Amino acid sequence: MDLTSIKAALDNESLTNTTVSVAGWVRTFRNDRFIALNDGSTIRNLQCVIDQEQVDASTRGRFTTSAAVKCTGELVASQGSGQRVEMKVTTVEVLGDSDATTYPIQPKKHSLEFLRENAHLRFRTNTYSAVFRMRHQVSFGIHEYFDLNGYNYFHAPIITASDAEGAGELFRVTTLPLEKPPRVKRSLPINYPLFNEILERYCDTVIDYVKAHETIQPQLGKYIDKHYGVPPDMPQIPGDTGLMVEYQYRHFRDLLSKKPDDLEGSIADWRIGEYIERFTANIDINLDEHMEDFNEEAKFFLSLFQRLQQGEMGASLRDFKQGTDHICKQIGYTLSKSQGDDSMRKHPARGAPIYALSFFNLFDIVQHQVDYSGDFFGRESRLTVSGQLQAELAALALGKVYTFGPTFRAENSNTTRHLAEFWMIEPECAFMDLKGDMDLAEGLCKHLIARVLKNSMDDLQFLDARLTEEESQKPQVQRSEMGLIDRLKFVLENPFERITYTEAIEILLRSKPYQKKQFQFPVEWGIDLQSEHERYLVEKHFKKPVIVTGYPATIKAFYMRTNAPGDLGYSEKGKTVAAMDVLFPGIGEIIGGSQREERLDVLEARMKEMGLDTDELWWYLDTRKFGTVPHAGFGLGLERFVLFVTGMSNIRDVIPFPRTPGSAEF
RNA sequence: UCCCUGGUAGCUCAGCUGGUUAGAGCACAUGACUGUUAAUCAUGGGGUCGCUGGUUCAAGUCCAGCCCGGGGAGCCA
Repeated sequence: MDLTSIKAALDNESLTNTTVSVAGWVRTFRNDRFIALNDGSTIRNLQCVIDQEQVDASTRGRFTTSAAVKCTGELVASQGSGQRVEMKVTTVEVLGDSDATTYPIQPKKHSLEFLRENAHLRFRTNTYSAVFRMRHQVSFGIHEYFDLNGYNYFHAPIITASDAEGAGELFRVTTLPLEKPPRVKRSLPINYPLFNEILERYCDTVIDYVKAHETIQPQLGKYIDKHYGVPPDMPQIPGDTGLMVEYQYRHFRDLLSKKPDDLEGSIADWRIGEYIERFTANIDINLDEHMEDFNEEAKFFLSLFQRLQQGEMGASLRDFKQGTDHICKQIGYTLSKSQGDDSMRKHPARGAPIYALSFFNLFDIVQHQVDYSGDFFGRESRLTVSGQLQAELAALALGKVYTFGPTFRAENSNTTRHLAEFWMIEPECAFMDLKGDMDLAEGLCKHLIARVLKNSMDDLQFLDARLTEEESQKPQVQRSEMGLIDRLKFVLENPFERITYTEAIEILLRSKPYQKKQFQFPVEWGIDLQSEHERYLVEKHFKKPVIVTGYPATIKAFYMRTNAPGDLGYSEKGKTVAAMDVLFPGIGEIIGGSQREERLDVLEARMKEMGLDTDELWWYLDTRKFGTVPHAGFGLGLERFVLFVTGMSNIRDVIPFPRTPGSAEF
C-alpha cells in the first residue's frame, strides 16, 4: 500500500491539490458525510469527506468508531473552519470493521481508570497516543544526549545473582519446581534457647488465639492449611526443633476439631488484637484496659525480632532478614500509633499472638531453606533492581557509560509513582565528582525538555489543554500556577536550585508549616526527608526543581562516598555522604545519584558497618584495588520523567502495560 | 503493608433518615438531515445495585468479612 501519513497530509503543503491515500481508524463519523480519521502519526485527524452518491448506505454504516478505513482522494482546502485541508474522497475501503455495540471506547471523554482497564485499546485515544509519542521522544532523546556527550550505551544484565545491592525486594528467577523445591540437607545453626523461650511463653497464647479465631472465622481452617499446615512430604527434622513443628501443627489441628463450646475460658486470656472489637459485642472486654498489656508484649516482641535481626538466630538468610525487618517495622508502627499522637486515628493493635505466629512463620523459613545448587544458575538468582554496580565496572574502563533498560522491584508499593517493572537510565562516569554529577543530571533533564518542546508541540498543546481542564475541577488552592508548556519552559530556562541536606533541614525548621505544626512528621537533622518535606521545598519554597546533596550516611546506600571536611555537603552535625536527589514538582524524587566511594578501606569499613557481605561483592571491590578513581552516576526513572513532561499524574498511564502488585493483565 | 474513600445501565453519576415498578446524561439501535467539528432532532432497547453472610415484616440503603478501583503514606526511580 502506498500510503501518505496523516501528519504529512496535513502539514506538507506540497501535497495539497494532489491525490493521496491514507489509512487509519475512524474517530467520529458526522452527518453521514465526514470521517475524522486518525493514523497515529499525529494527534490531529484528517477530515475525509464522502460523496454520498458514490458511497452506498450500507458502507456508510460501517464507518463506526475505530473501524479501520483506507481513503483515497484529493487533498483540498477545507470549506469548514476546523482544519486547513481535508480529503475529497474518491474511493473508500473498510479494512476492518469495529462493532459499535461492543467496542468499549466511545467518542467521548473517558475516565483514566476505565481506560487503564482497557489498556489494549487506550492507545486509540488522544491522551494516550500523545503520551506514547512523547515517551518515544524522551527515550530517543536520552540516547541522543548521552551519545552527544561521549557516553557508551551499556547493557547491564537483567538477571543477577548478587543480593547485596540493597535496593528493595527482588523477584526470583528459578527453574526449580515451586511445588516441591529441593531443601538444604544440613541442619542450620539455630539458637534453640531462643526458640524455646518463645515456645514456652507464647505457644498457649497462639493456640488460644486460633481457638477464638475459629469461632468467628470459619475460613481459618483454610488459612491455616495454607500458611501453617505441614505438607505431607515434610522432611523429618531432627531433635527438638522437629518436635516443635509437630507440636505446633498438632495443636492447630486439635483446635480445629473442637466445638465452640469447648473454647469457653480461653478467651479470657486474650490480648488486644485487631479482632478484639468484634468480640466486645459478645464478650465483655474493654479495649483500653488491655492497652498497657499489649504495649508490653509488642515491645517484648520488637526486642526479640531485633535480636534475631542481629544474627542471634545464627542463620544469615536473606528472606529471614527481610521477614524480621518487616515485623520490626510493623511492631514499631503499631506501637507509635497506639501511643499518643492524637492527630492520627488509633491503630487497631495487633495482639502478641499475631507476632508469635509471625515468629513461627520465620522459623518455617529457616527450616525449609531451599537448596539452589541445582537451580539453573547453580545459585539463587533474581531480576535486577539496578545496573549500577555493573555500570561502574564498565565506567572504570570505558570512562563514560549509561544503561537504559527494564528494572524490577517486588516491593508491595501502591502509589501513583511506583511500578514493579519500569525503565531506568543509569549513567556512570569516571573522573567525575558530585558537582559533575549534578551538571550531568540537570543537563539531561533540560535536553529532554528542549526536545519535546521542539518535536511534540501538537501533543503538548493537547495535554496542556487537558491538564488545564482537569485543574479547573480542582479547588483553587490545589491548582498549579502554570500550564504544562509554561512549566516546561520555566524548568528549561531556570537553573535548578542546589542545596545541601543540612540547609534543607534549616529551611524546613524556619518554614511556616513547621512552625504551625502542620507537618505530620518531625523535622530534625538525621531524619530522612518525608514526601511532605520534599513537596514543601520544591512546590512552596523554591518553586522549581531542587537538587539536595550531602545526606546523612545512615539513610543512604553503602556505595556512596563518605564526606570529609571541605567536601560538598559535609556537616559537623554528623557523617554525610556525597548523595544527590533531584526533586521535581508534583513527582518528588526523579533522580537519585551519588559520587561513589572509591577508597577501598572506607568502602569495606562501611559495608561491614551496614552488615553486608564483602566476599559476595568481591568483583565490585576489585575495581577499588586496581586503579581506583573518583567516579559518579545516578538513576533516572524514565516513567517519572514522562509523567513530568506529559503532565499526567499516575505512572500507570505513561507505560504501555503497567505491572503493579496484583496486576499484570495484558 | 498502613490510613482515607469508592463499587448502581456499555461509560459518567443521582438515589435523603431502610418502604411500591431503581433514575438522568452520554453511548448503542432505528428513522430524519448536502458542510459537520464530541453534529443535531425523534423513537426505542438496556440493570443479579461488587461478592458472601447477617439484622429486619421489608435492604441499593444498616452490620460483618472478602474482592476490586481511586487518593495518601512508607519503600524508592
